[in-house]
Amino acid sequence: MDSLYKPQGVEQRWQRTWEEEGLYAADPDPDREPFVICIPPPNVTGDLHMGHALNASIQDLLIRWHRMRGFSAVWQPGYDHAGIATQNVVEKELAKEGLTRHDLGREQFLERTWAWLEKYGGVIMGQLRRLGASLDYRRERMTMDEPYVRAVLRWFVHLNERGYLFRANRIVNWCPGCASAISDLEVNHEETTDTLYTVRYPLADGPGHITIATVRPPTMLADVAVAVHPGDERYRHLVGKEALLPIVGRRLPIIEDERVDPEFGTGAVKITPGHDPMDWEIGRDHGLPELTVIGLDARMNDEAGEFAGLTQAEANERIVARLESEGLLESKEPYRHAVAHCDRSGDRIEPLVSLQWWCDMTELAAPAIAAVRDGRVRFRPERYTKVYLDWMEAIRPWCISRQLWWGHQIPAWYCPDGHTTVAESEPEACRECGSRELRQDEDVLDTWFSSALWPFATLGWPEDTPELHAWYPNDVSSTDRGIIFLWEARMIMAGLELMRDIPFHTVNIHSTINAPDGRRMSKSLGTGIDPLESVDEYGADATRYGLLKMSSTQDVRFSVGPIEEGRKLTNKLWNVSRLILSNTAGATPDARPEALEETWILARIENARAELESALASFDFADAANVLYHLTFDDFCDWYAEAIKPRLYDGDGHAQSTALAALARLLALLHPVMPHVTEEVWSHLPARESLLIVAPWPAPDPAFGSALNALDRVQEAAEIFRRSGVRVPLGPEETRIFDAVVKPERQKANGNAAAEIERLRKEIARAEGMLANERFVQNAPAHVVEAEREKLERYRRELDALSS
RNA sequence: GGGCGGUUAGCUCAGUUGGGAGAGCACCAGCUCGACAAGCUGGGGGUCACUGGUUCGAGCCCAGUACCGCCCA
Repeated sequence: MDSLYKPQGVEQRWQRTWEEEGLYAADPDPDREPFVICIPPPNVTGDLHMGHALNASIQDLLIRWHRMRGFSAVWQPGYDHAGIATQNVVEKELAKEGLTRHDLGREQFLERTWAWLEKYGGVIMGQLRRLGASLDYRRERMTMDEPYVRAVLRWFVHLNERGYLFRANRIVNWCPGCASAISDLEVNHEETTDTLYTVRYPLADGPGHITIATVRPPTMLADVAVAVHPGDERYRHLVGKEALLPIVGRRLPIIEDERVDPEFGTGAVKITPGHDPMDWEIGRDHGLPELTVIGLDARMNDEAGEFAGLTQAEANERIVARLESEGLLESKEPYRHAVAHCDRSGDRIEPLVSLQWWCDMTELAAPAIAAVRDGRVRFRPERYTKVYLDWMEAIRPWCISRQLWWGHQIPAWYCPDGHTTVAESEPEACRECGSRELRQDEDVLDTWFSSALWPFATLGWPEDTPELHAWYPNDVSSTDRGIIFLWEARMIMAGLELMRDIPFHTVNIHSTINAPDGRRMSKSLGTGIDPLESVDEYGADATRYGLLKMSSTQDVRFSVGPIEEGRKLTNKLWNVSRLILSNTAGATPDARPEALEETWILARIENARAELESALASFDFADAANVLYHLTFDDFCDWYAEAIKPRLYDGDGHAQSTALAALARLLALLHPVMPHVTEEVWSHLPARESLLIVAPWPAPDPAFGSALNALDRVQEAAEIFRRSGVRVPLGPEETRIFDAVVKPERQKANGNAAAEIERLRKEIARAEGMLANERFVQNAPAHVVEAEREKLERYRRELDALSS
């Protein structure tokens, strides 16, 4: 064994062994309790980023821990097809050849997409292997796989039969960049500076005008009304009259509606149901028509008359100039407000009316709300419960159709008479009129519509498979807070609707890892850091440890510090193992503690096991890493290993077998976080019965529990000696340990007795001061006062030892 | 506008029911000791964002303020 632990090579060797020997694999097993996690399906075109790496470290920690505890642990891998993202990539490829998808046609485009994925997609599973992620890679699924497609179609038909689906012209978030509608959850509101124009609309009959404010003059061509707040005295006399739309000349009724904000602009607003979500609702309630002047390409359409074909910026310029020349523009000033942008492309969202499929969510949400309220599904950290419930309780219809080709084509067929037939496979004839001239809806379903089924569609649903019986519900779903609504909520709804049961009992929301400067970590910002670079440099174990260690807060600033700490931990473990292994030839592990340091270390390990399990049970992974670090460095290496060293050199057989047993226990506790180095050391242990990955998790042992503080006096004496050069008297057994660990003969007298005496005098003064305070002695709990007295006595004892 | 999280050492962060301010890194000093210099030992370094309150006692509890980040509308 080398004196420096080199993870490169070791790690990939074990990864191959574990996978090839089928130790990642799980099959339904009636004799063992399952523990099941589905990996949040990454984008099939994506590659590993820090968020994936942290989440994988968490999930693998849980999986390996349960596997060692004897569970049938299964971690389900896979991808989602990422409709918009994948289509974009392939379209860009085509563009290089001067082609569009329309040049190829739908069928050829899809063939091309599959070919592209074959070549460049799906790399993340390979990257996860390099982290040591023990997914059952045989079971990889993708949301466009043939069996999965059937699940999605069944889901659509099911929702349709339940009456939750409808197809309607409504205002949608249109992303010009993606050339598709997207859901409310896929838009971000960003503070944007626009210009607020104040425009006079002349009254239709008689003199005068009403002044409205707008940031988007081009949409005025689609105005159908002017509205004011009902309580607004300024406009009461105008309600019921009509205004004349400038340029166009259309008569616009002046109406009143409570949704108008009297504080905005002049208090009078134009109503444009075709291009504004709130106006659409107002228009609907007042029976107003919908006009559309902006097309799906974000340019002015034919309805825009003389402005047709212009970009909005061009139209804006001309319309404003026209208003100005007609004396109708009262003012223009900068205006900051939140504007919807596409989460993916960053394009400004174009709200416009179009024909889409929608899913009404209210009835799906009700049982999913109940499941979280009554604790069947729990969020970690708990505060996300409220985030989930707040959104679910105000849930709105979900726009599920996308104007893409890559995805699950909507299983709805239309006949020339306008009837709709929804079916899992192509129907022969229209269900209503029998027409055979059927045309399938060209759109595809939102990717999240299919990933909502992930916890059971990956297990074979709608087929009745052994996996489905054995592994549904899953146990934990671990993810970033950004997809609580997009994914977690929808899985809970879909699971309860189709499986009649929750999909998992715990949702773990992990930290979001930001760039070191606190900005979002992203490739496009240039702030991304590749986790595989960290694996190359520090090793997968160190990377896993570091990510877990730094993930104690809601947002983390990435730093290599914790990963370097992880590397030191692997090296420390490696070297202390070398010490033990090279001085225990012929011995076998046997935990029968006799010497003080032996009962002590076994108690410390046992205590750390309990602390570790408690941290894991509460999903506090940074704390878990911390427990392991201090157990290894402070207890095992600094004290236990030093204490037994002379005995090991003397060939003390008892010390040897106990040391091997203690090391084995330490390795087991560390394995779920640092699987490779622990497996490598384990492979050098004598008398092992299996690989560590499937070795039993250390069982609680009350015999090891009583000596937790057995070395307190020695440790205090060491501290004083190192600071002052003065030895506090100890018993013979304690002295043996003290001599072994502190090595006083080597200690140069750099200790400062005077400073130590000064320190103790200060402590004594402090404790005396507290105890002299009658109100403290009277009011503080007895045990606090007593502890203070004991400390005072100890300081006095120590001072005596130093002064003599 | 509503909600959530945060502010502790130069940096990244711990800090359990209120009871002597901690860790890792960085810095300084001393150590080749038969596991480890990616090591060991010691040390310096903090107005716990601010203001007020409760308490014998507040980093922690209460009220308010400022700033940073996120989510929802």
